[in-house]
Amino acid sequence: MARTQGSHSDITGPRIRKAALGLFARHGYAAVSMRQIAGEVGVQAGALYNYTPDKQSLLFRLMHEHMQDLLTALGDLPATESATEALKQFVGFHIRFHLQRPDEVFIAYMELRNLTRENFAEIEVLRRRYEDTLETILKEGQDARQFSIADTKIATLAVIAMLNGVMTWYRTEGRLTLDAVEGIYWDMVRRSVSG
Amino acid sequence: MARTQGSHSDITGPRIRKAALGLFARHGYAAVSMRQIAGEVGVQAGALYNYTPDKQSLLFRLMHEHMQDLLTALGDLPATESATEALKQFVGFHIRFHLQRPDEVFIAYMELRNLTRENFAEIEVLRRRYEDTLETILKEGQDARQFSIADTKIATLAVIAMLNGVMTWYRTEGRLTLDAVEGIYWDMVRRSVSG
DNA sequence: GTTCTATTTGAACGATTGTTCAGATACGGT
DNA sequence: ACCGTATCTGAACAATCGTTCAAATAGAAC
Repeated sequence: MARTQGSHSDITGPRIRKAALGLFARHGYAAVSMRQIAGEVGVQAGALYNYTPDKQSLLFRLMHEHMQDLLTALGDLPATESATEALKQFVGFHIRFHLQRPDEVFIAYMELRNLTRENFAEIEVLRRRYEDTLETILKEGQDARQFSIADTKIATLAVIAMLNGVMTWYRTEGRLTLDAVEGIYWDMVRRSVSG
Repeated sequence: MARTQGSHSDITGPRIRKAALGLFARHGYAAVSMRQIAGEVGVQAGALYNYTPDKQSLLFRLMHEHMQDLLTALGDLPATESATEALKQFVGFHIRFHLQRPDEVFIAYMELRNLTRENFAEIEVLRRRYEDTLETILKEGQDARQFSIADTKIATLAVIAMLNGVMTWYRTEGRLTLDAVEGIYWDMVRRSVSG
């Protein structure tokens, strides 16, 4: 029978992923060794293989879980009455969600090239799904004449790129509150899609 | 006496940097070995050390030369009469310059963490200088009441982030011409900083 | 054609890589 | 108290890493 108490299995697994997350984010997947991860957990390198078949799967799982969480949280947003409102909600959600998980976000787009082709394709599907949500909002706003957008596909990517920029500089202890940042970005996004 | 003809020195050096550039961009600095670079040049790994003291210097030189080129080209732009015109020029310049050098650009901001502290600090100075040029434009436009910006520092980073997004999707053989892309982005940037 | 030297080779270095696995360990169930 | 097994250790594997260097090579100068 599987142990239900006292087992290290339920503890070591998450700790390994947490350590890998931090190390991958800080030094990059290729620059981090399994021994470094093990060292951070306080375990020998061999023990990691009770929790992951290999290093690649460790990276993939981190990215996959992150994308799943992102899409789930996005789906949990309340319905809105107008595209403008939906866009505002999206901007706020994107900023807050991503600032809460800087390591996951960093990895999710810096380490794409270190995924195998199959794993990459799987992540790409999820990423595309997220982008499509935004593009749908922009299209609906365009149809309802709330927005004035030359190319919704480009606008989608431009907005996301702009919002992602926040992670390169935002620090909790900085001069701006999260609400202020959200307000400033919403202003810029709103104007960039309005006539 | 130094050889002036037939010497491989003047040829091998640039070829090494070109090979390293492509490989670093595609696979990442940490994932590329000196032997891979040498192989692409058609030379043994030991020969690389006639042209670079070590792998780190190879990366640093690529990034440093790129930043120097960027700042030089930026400085060569003609003077403008208004901040709006200056911003338009900046947007066009940024898009064109970066799309011409996808590998350099990719490395310049993906491999920052693989620089030693000293090398990182040196690149950071150049990057900051580039950003300051944009922020100055935004400030002047703000003072002249051409722009309406809540926070010029954030706006600077947001605009650059947005423009950088173009490199993740633009392909020469795609449906949009460079001029069209430039126009679309200029539209979005202009509106995002206007009242 | 000989000399000189810039350039490259090819082997070697110690260190580190991801991964495997037999044996030690420690805990839950009985 | 003993058993069974989930978990971990610690050593080993072959491969590869960045770097060094004596020896080989090849082109320029005379």
